[in-house]
Amino acid sequence: MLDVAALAGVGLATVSRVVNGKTGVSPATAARVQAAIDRLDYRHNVNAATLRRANPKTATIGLVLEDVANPFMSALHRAVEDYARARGVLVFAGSCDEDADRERELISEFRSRRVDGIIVVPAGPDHSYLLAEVRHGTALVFVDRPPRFLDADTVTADDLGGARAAVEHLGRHGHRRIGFLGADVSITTADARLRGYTEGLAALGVEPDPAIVRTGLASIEDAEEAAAAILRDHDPPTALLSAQNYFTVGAVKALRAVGRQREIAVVGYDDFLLADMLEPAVTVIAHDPVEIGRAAAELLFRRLDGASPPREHVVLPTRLVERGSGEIRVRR
Amino acid sequence: MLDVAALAGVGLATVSRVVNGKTGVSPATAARVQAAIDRLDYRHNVNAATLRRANPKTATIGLVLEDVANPFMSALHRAVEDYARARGVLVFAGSCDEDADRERELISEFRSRRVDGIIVVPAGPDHSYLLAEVRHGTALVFVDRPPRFLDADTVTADDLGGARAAVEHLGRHGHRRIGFLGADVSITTADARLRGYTEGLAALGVEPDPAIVRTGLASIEDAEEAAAAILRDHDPPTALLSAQNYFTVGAVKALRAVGRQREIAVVGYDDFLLADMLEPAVTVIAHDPVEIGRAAAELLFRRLDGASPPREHVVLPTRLVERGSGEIRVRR
DNA sequence: ATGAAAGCGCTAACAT
DNA sequence: ATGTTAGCGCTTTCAT
Repeated sequence: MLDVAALAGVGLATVSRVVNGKTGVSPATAARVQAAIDRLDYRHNVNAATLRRANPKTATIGLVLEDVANPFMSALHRAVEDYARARGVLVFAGSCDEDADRERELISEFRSRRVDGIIVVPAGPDHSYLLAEVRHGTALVFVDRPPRFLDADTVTADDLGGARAAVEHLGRHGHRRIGFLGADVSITTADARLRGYTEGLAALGVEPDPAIVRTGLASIEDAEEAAAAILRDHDPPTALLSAQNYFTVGAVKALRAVGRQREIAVVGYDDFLLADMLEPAVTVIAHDPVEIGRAAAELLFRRLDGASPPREHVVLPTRLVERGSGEIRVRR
Repeated sequence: MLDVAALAGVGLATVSRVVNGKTGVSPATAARVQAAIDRLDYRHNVNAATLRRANPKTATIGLVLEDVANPFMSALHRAVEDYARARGVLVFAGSCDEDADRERELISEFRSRRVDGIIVVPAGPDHSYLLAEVRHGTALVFVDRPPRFLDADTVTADDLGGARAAVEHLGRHGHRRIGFLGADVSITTADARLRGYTEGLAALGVEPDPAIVRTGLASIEDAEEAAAAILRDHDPPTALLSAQNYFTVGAVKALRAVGRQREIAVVGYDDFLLADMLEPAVTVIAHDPVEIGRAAAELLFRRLDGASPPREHVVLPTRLVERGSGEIRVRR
């Protein structure tokens, strides 16, 4: 910047004014400065600027996802990016793979880079460690799952209601023996979906049977194995509820492997690309990652813009998308 | 940091030494400093540190993708993240949607944040604007597609060879009239795949027919429409080569819509989740996004670590995955 | 409208 | 082993 000032034959402050688009510079000098900037290929150093600015924003936010490559998460990522981009804000993205340590690590790195705000799909069992950060002024929004031991803005889906609706839907098609495939119940959404499943069964007057309930799954392969095991039960289920996009893929694979995909009903949590192209097409409980991401970004930027409304807990509805696999009737 | 120093009763430099894990601090003082850090919830400001450091690295890289939500791109993203994470480096990610302006804009923002390096899936037609940046010391790697008017490290796949192999494969199953669905040919990979298609046809002694070649596609919907149109040709193709993951989905949809998915062969470029679960399962030219991302990160970090080897142009092989749709024989 | 100078949080000499 | 001080690239008073 000093070089630019020298070349343009002006003071440092004037260059700063031009770079920041401030008023109080004559068009003539502004043009001279701009010419020097172009000629020297000068690039403003936002990090240095932030250091001294009255409003010390870095125009940067951090995004902690379960996995940037998971289609649900990456769709959410894109929604956040679009919202941020419209404000000239850049986003750091990171995956924590349901690992609480990695979550803390990522957020710690974000803090070191002085991000203005953080959107996080939480993995950890305790978020009280973020209290100081919130007090320090970093905006924080939890998505998909609420934080624990911390009050913060959240955007979640009605997991319990969605899972219950799925079970009720299966019940209407005659099913009473319904298997469940879920993630570790330490994950809030996994727990809520399991509870929704249980509630749904209760509404049908059915006791859950641990023999056909599998939790703690983490991959397509896990789910495929679990589904296969459940199907080998001496009293196998007539329907499956899978509580996450990848698990549904695993469940369908397992059913195909034994050629029973047209006999055993499946409802999956999360919609996914090509769900409508499988045979039978897969009925899902859909919640829109784009909508969730947009809502989260909206909350985040509201606080970044200085508003301090009371904590908000947005709960987005889920939607049952009937495609076939969930409408398979029980065999008599 | 000043507060920490005061609370610990030491000098500023000592705190800096502790924070940066440098030697020359007695265990006792180090412990006192650490205690003060914890108590004050002090967080090191990397941006400020970078400003004065001899080696002015921000431990940050930028990643420009076509779309963070595209499965191919997000898998690549994850591979880069994993590599970076092992080095304690954070990654900015951004989507440019094949828009050259957006590419420049993103890279410009990255520069302002003083990223150490940039990995880019290029969209623009001219990358000479990055020359100054490279000379300035920013490491730069192009992925999936080479830059134009700039010499830089690249990691690409053998697009031409892959497309040609696909056509030859279809040829071996009796096909001579093969339709093509591709993106805008201003995109290097799209052009290479089209040329591979043409070369493959030439090897079969066939002239390409513009009536069944569609380029300039950008979405599943585009591809579905284009495929449907091609199928309505007075002399419709007996096989389709789709040159990108989303286009293959569109092609399959179009074939299903007219119930001809078991008559007309399809080979898709890019593998995708569930390709093996469709009926028929989809034969693809696969190139591994994880491998591409890893290779790109490797090149990038080699330069970040100070090595200045000659520019490298890694070309990864593609692999034909036979699943059924590409092995449908021509009807007699 | 413009410039000089102080200072943001930190690191890197140079002291001691 | 530890403290002092200059200065990184910038913004912000405060002058003029």
